[in-house]
Parts: sequence; structure tokens; C-alpha cells
Amino acid sequence: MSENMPETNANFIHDIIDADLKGGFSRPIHTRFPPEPNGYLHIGSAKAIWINHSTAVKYGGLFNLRFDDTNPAREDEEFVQAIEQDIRWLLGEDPSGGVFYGSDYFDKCYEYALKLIGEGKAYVCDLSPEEMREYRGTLTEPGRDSPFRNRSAQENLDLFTRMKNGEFAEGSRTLRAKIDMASPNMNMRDPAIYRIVRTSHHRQGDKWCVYPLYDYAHPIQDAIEGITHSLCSIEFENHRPLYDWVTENIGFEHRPRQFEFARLNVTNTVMSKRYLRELVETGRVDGWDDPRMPTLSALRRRGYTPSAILEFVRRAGVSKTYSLVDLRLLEYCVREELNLSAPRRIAVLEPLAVTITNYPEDKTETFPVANNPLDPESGTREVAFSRRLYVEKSDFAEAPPPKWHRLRPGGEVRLMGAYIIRCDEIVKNDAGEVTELLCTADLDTGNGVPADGRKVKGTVHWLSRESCFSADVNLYENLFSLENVQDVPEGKTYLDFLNPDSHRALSGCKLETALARAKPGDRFQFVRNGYFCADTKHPGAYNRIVVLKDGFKAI
RNA sequence: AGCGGGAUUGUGUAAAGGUAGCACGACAGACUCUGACUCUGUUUGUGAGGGUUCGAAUCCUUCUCCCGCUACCA
Repeated sequence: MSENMPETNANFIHDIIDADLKGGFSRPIHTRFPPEPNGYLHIGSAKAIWINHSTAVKYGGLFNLRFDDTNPAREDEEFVQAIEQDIRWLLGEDPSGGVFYGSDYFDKCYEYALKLIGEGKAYVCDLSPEEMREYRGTLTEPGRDSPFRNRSAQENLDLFTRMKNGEFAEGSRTLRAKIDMASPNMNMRDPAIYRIVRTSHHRQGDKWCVYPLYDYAHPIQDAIEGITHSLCSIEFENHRPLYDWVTENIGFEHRPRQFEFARLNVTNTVMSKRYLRELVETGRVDGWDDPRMPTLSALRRRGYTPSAILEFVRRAGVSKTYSLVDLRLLEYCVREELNLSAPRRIAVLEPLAVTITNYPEDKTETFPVANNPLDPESGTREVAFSRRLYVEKSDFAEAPPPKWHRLRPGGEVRLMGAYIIRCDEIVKNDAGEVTELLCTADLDTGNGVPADGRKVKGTVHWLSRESCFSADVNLYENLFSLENVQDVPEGKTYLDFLNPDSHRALSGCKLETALARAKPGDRFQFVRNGYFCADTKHPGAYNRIVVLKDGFKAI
């Protein structure tokens, strides 16, 4: 377990486990995360991973990663690799119980199917998908028995074997569990448990042409791996009776049990893999790790740390209530962590020229500036100072509002880490815009405390105009993307990281400079005036990802 | 409509009959060599109506609203 891993917090699932333990449950707690390799993991997946993983850790048990790859038509090896990498990154360790593949249990699934057929608990059905739907009934009306429901075990065995041997066309037959066509729970109306699919499997190749369905395969996978508590999201709640039916009728000695929790929704973020896939496939985004995506790989690329993500899902909590968690909580979590550890760099985003009139034309010197004022260990770096500087436009006001502590005509301000300067004169262009400030520095005081003990309230960041290009690039080691979900005035850059209300806490150098100085492989993303894709089913749960009005620039 | 879940401040989440707490957000103030960070303070909540009880977010009851389920997806 990585050292930054946030502790688990108690939740209703742990109450259940505590009760189990109290009641004499003696097997080690064993959980699992079972993604289908049909896309990349996203921030919502992180919740399921965290719940399962932290539960195992809390009870000294084991956690498995299992690829739920029972549908060859949707799955791909690329996703297997990506998912495994993302999980290792997020957890900082290998899954303690191991990495498994649902498809590795196909033989077992088949064997159990034979057993169910032999016991008259499953039958081969020749109904077409349309017919099956019709026979299933509706939410309010019971279904009708399939005309093939009462085939003999012998006939079913023969038919199923032939299905497996590839004698029938794709979609022509299914194996169904014989349960109850009148059940009020649609999932119990003789669900299909095997279908014929003639697609090569990413792992099994062409070994099989019949594939088990989730509702049948999943409980078997859990049981085989010794999973004790199968924690999944709430849409599987109605499937639990079927989950239990499978483990009971196959007759596992140790039957895993399923518990459900509400999935994570985040404001302005779309989690639906379907939409994410569409964005990738239609080229709307660069790929699954495009920084606008809510995927773990995208968050990683943007500089989010695993511990911040886990802390976020931890804080979001576990319940069965539908919830929409504020994205700002995630931002708080990264900020909380990076503020203490990330190196600071200076950037002037909207430069205003400053000339120190009493500073020699040909002189340069350097001042030490803390890499991270909150972390003495981080040391200092030398920042070049000269007669000609840039400061932030927004750090000067000709007619300042009340309580203004920054530069004003005649006012004094501290250049961060360097001299105290006084603004003597304002230079304007023909349009009346301020283009330059002529200032004098308190050269005697240097970067120390003034001899006369006077207090200078404001501190302002700055860069030497000559040495701009030698300034550092990133504000935070990893966080190089500029992102914004608010409305940003056209043509204005905006950093939403450390200080959403002000650019000042962030740094870097002049943006163009930062870009020019980027290391090969670094990518800077500009997201401006993003529009959100609507999710008609969950108004409010929109996509921060999005479609950009003036295009997406990858430099 | 049938079945299964759910409802606590702006957003999440605690409180297993006994002071409705915490976090994020918002707002206000203090501090500060970055108007950041930090600190302090403020505001707002038990979906509705009945009942049980000395006492109800919690138990009973009626209602309302929300979510999920009618794939040979997971």
C-alpha cells in the first residue's frame, strides 16, 4: 500500500462486514475490482477500486483485479494493459490477491452449465432475440414460458454441446436458466446465461463460440477466486437474486455475497463509457488520456496524484443515495497535497513593463527565491534581477479600490524575494493604456527588512525582461495543463489551479515562454470557453470534456 | 403501473430513541515576502402529514418525489 494512501472511512458496507465477523464469519475478507476491458478507467472507477481495495486492506484481506472479459465483441487487449497500468498507478502496488481473467474460467463455466442442464435447471432455447423479448413480458405483466422450456436434459445436453461445437449460427440459440417467467424481477425470467458469438476473443482466440453472460459468469468468478464480499455499484442490485441463484444452484461451498453502493457522479463530468468512447472514436479528443477526459490516465497526465484522487473518493463517501459530487472537492484534494510538495515557479501571464530607474543599465544580480515556501527542504533557486522587469498587469491599479495593497501610483510594494519598489511615474500609449511603470528600488534594503522598519503590505511577483527565457516552466512539477470550467473572457488565459480567484498564486513564466521552454514530450493544453455535452438522462451531470468553440490546441 | 432501492444545509456525508456534527463551497474578518496558503467567524438542513415515546433524522403509518430494472451488454 502506498504511503500516501488515505485511510478508509467507515461506511455501511463495513458495518455489514463487522456484523459478519461478529457472527462468526472466519474466512479472510476478499474483494475484487472486475472491470470489463472495453475502455479506460475513469474517476468513477476509482471509487469502485477504492471501496473494494480499502475494504480488503482494512480487514487484512486480499484484493483481486479481475478482467471481466466475457464478451469478445467489445473487449480489447489495449484496454487490459491500460487498466492494469492505471490500477497500479492508483494503488501504488500490485493487487494483493492477484490479477485474473474471467475468461480463464470458461471451462469451469461450461462444466457448471452442463451440471445445471443435467439437473433440469437450464435449457437450450431456440427463440430469436425478438421472440425472447416478447415472451419475457413487461414490467407489469408476467412473461410466458418458452416453448423450448421443457426439453429433456438429454436433448439440452446434446444441443448445448453442439452449440459449443459451433454447429449453430450466431444468435440462433441460447442457454437459459430455468427460474420463473412470472417473477416480478425481470432478471429472474429465465435469463440467458450462454450465447453464441463468433468473434475471436482477445485472450482465448477461437477456442470458444459460446460465451457466458455476466449474470452467470460473475458469481462463478467470484466464487472460484474465494471472494467473500463482492462490492459493486447499485445498478446490479436487482441482479443479486440471480447472483445468489447461480452460486446456490451450482452449489459452491463458500458463496460470495454481493453488496451495492451508489456510483460516483461529478459535476460537469460525464462518466458514461459509451460517451467517452464516442469522444475518442470520433476524434473529438486526442485519445483516452486527453487531458479533458475524466479518465485516470488523463488525470495522471494533468498532474493529479493518485493519493489526491483516492482522497477525493474517500471524502465523497459511500452510500446508496444518488449523489452528484462537486468537482471542486477533487480540486481541493489535489491542491491540499500539491500545495505542500509542488515546486513554485514564477509566471507573468499578462505582462506590464516596469523599469527600475535607479538600477544600473548593465547590472544583473540574482535573488534566492524559495522553491516552496511551505517546504524548507525544497530549497531556493536564483532568480535574475535587472533594470527592466515585467510584473502582472493586474498587480497595478491607477485608481485602486479600498484595501489595495499592490502597486499604485506613488505606492510601495515588495518584489517577491527582491527589492521594495516605489511607482514614480506611469507611461501610457496614445490609447491611454498603461504600458510601463517607472519605479525606484530601495537599494539599501535589498531583499531584507527596511532599516526604518516600515511595513510594505503588498508583494508582487516579477520577472526580468532579459532573462525571461531562462525562467522555469511549470508551476507544479506535473501540473501543466490550464483548465477552466468557468466562463473566461475571450483572449484571457486562466489558471484554475491553486487560486481560482487570482492568477497570482500560480506561476511559471510568461505563458509563451513556458511553451517555448517546454521539455520534449511535455504538452500544454488550452481549454477555453468549453461547452458541455448534455446528458439528457441526468441533467446536471454534464461533460466537462468537451467540445471547444475555438478548437483544441495541443502544442 | 409491477419489482427493487433511496430521500439529512448549496454539495457530499455522520449521528443504531437522548445536544443534528464534519468536510467542500459561499460570505466576512485576521495574518502573510505572491489578495495564495493558514487561521477565525457567519449563514443555511432531517421531503410532507399523522402516530408511538419523557424524548424521533432514527420506530409505526399514509403520502410525495428521485433512481434502477423490460440486451443473446457489463
